[in-house]
Amino acid sequence: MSHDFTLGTVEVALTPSQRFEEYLQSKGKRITQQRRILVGEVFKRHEHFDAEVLIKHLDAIGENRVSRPTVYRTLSELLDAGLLRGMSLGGRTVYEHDYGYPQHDHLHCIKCNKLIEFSDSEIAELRDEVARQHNFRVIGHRLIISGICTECRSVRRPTRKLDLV
Amino acid sequence: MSHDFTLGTVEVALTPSQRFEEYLQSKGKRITQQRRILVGEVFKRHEHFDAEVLIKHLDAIGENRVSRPTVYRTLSELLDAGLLRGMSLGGRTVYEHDYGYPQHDHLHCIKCNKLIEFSDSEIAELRDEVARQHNFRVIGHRLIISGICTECRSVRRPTRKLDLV
DNA sequence: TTGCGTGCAAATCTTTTGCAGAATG
DNA sequence: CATTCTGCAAAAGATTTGCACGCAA
Repeated sequence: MSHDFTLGTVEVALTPSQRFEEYLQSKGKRITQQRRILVGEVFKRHEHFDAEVLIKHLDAIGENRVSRPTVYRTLSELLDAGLLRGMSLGGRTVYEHDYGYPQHDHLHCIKCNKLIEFSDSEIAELRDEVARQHNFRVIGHRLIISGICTECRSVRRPTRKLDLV
Repeated sequence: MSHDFTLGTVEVALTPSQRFEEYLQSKGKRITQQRRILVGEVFKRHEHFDAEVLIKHLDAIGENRVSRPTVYRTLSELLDAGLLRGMSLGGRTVYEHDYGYPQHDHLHCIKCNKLIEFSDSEIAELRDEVARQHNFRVIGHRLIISGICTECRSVRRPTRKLDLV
């Protein structure tokens, strides 16, 4: 099971964990055991996930030192720290790596729920042009193309949970 | 205070209400008093709204014949009928007119939460091209450019005066 | 009359919060 | 040692569902 990553990476000086510790210190926050565990797990694999998936994963690997509230609290911090990006999808927040990963957008299969990444420089240009016309200061953008992926068009096995884009 | 709509409309043969009734009949569903009230209210003004806003509106106009569950159930039907489009934004679903309204995307101000519509034909072209490359069957897309709108940039937010020293 | 639809209450699901004790700097 | 953090339980916000009765066809 896997996404097809052809996007490469961006050169970064620090590992996500180091970057997070730097962020925490700059905010006068503490480097706790659970924060260390969470950054570590979150950056072990490049996948899209939500809080529930992460919590189940921790449970699966027998990690019981991090509670549900702490997972949520830490995900917020990872967002603030610029390590993760989040998108509201089907009623919950889906996260993905931001730090050390190039800007990209997604194709979302409404059958199997898979998120396929792609990168296209024209989008940012177009975005900036539109923003300029509206005198709008851009912070970022999110483009989700919804439809049906190759596999789901040939095979026959729908599942769904995420729906709204 | 209102949005600036320069997008025009699309010619349609039926009113939203008529289109909804047609949909209901095609599905063997019934045309009830509450469904009639809801399509009517929803299409009276072209605005972005969520379930809560709609419910409050019904309450404001003294309409007490539609319950909360029915509002949610009917919004789903309006989505299925192609009359509304929904987008997951900040934990809740925001709706907008789809029927009789041209395709467009949004600028989302993270300060005042306003959604500004814009239309750019290049986006659909770009979308189709990307989809082609991934052998993906497009159903639609959603592009949200987030940032800060003109008003929120110019208006000095009234903070505590003593801090302005 | 025959169900589909509705309202009500309660349940779900996701995320947040108050608080007392635990851990970090 | 002073705080920040965490876990627990409960709260909150959004949306959904079971069920008995009402209403459209």
